[in-house]
Amino acid sequence: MSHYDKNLKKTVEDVARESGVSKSVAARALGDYGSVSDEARKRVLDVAKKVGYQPDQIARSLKTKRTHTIGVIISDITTYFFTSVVRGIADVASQSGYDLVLCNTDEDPGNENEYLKILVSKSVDGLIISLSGKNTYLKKLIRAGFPVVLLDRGVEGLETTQVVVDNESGAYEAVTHLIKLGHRRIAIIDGLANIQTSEERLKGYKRALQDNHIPLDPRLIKYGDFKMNKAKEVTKELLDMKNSPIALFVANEAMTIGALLTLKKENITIPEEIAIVGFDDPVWGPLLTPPLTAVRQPAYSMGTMTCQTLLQKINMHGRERIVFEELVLKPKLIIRQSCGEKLKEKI
Amino acid sequence: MSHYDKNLKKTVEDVARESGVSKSVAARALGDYGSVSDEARKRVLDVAKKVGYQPDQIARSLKTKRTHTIGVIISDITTYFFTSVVRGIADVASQSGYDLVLCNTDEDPGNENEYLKILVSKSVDGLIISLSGKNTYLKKLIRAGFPVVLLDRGVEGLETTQVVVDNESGAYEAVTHLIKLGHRRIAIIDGLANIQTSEERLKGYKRALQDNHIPLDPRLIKYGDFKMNKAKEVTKELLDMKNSPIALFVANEAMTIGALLTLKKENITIPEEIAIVGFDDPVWGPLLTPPLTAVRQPAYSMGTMTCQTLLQKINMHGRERIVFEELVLKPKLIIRQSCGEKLKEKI
DNA sequence: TTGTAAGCGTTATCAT
DNA sequence: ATGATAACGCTTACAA
Repeated sequence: MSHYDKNLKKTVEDVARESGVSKSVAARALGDYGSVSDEARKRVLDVAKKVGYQPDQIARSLKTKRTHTIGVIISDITTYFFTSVVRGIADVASQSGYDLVLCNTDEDPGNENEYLKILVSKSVDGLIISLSGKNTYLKKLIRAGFPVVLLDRGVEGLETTQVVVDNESGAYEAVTHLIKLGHRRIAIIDGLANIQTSEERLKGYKRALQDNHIPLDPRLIKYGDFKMNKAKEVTKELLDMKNSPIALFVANEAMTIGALLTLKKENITIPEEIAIVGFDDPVWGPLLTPPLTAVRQPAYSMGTMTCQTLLQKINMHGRERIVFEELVLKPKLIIRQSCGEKLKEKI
Repeated sequence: MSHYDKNLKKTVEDVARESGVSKSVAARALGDYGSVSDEARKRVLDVAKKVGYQPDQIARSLKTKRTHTIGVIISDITTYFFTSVVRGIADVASQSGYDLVLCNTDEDPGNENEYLKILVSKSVDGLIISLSGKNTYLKKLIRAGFPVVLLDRGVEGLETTQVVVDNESGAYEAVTHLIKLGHRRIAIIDGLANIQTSEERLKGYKRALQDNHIPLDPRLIKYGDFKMNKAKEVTKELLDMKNSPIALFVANEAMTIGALLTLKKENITIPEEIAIVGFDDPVWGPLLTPPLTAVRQPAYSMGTMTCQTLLQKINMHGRERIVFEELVLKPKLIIRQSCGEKLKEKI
């Protein structure tokens, strides 16, 4: 259990002793508050620098109830969208002297709940969370005035700020784009069922069909799990249908890769045989032949915004923090050529 | 400064009082050690569950000197390689009850040093770090027996465990592959100068040329910064040379995207006009036309391995921790068609 | 088995 | 301006 060589770890008391003042004078000098003679201050600060004094944040936190750490709970840092978001969060956090502890739930509400408790018991100052399920503990926390901001996925009835993207309109735009180009048998490969973003994207898909008087074919609605492999399978199923679709709307980056991979494997040409539009606009999109048309989410900005909002909340007092506010960012359709666009429409 | 509603936060003392025993009995019951009568234990545990007692980890850490948190310092979570590595780290950490605090340095030794100090002052139990520069503070820490594992980039003279990939042989293999296919004017777009991985990859490049009696042309050696944009520029420079190269070896994923993007923009066909092989084998590699030949690093395993090693170190005692050990993983060349491979070589 | 009390390294109050 | 002292919530040695 022995930690590392304690000779390196100096306490205020050490510094005080070496500079010949009392602990409290040293503490005040180091903390830059209260009154200390210039004389004493100088001595203390000099000694502190000499011995490389670093205040013990654990002890400090026990006293101040602030850790300058924020908890981030997401499904998977590995997904394109979240890595950008997290980078955004990290950047503004860091600027304000906060650190991040990162947790991956893999969409498991059990993990989610456990991490939530751990982070609270570790006294993070606030929480950013992308929820996979209902969570009564979280609700309690929020009610009690704990600073939390919901990321990417809002939840009805949770009285807290949430930063989300307008998934429905993103999906609507994508599918409408397909329809305008003449496609009718359009399938959706959606994310995990019952996840808010999935349901909203599906809603957008349905509304686009409806507005264009295209009857809904339930067989063209497939749920994936946001991961590549499942999307491969699902795409194969779609291809094997008697009336296979002629256009695909895929609900995130990983699944788009999966879909493209099986299209390639089956030697389906894009966009002639099947058109495709993805949610998430990855950097490699323009490299494909044809370049990928996709709905771009402002992931990095969502991260910075979420963190700024959280930081504000942290600096408010208890009750004020219980406000419901929904920040909705607009996604943007980036038109390239994977849907059979005429060249003049190329961007 | 007021935190959230304290009614939710129960202490051992609260639990003790409510169950009619002393603080220490309650503590022992909750901590499951020492001796407590079954009678008392039951009462305490029941009360604890009823009021939702969660031990305050900060207070506990102050006493035990353990935080069950490990610090991870990398250049940028956004780079393909590191997101996989971090996921690996996170998974084994989580399994052992550890959390991660994540720091992005953007290759700035200043940031690196600052994060190092912050993490130590926050009493992380151990450190995983991918170094961008020399760091005397880190050296001191290691000497003092602080648990650290160097990730991806080793450093001469640091007496600690490091988990790295054999960059030289990876590069050697990639360039040799190019040569075998008949290429002679081969350029390298390397990472940031003076970063160990960059230098090793360059070494592999040079050795491959040498072994094949191809004279080294210094103008074909370009340093990038591991980022896409710089790689775009550099690629353009290469194309604008009088004797422009006919093959490219690019030292990481982001730069490969950059290179491919300018090749596309300039309407250069691959592999006929320019062949390309990348370091890092991203999921989208197979989707390109032609599919990308690339050196695959076992990123996720590097993460798990690194974290396992660190955890072991953490559980050793002071002095034992000061051992130098180098775990070198082999990268693997994944041959597809971006170098002009004959089809039977396709994999 | 139980309880008392000290201690972790800060911050902060209150006499001096 | 200074220094003794309590407090944060936990662990744990020791006494009862």
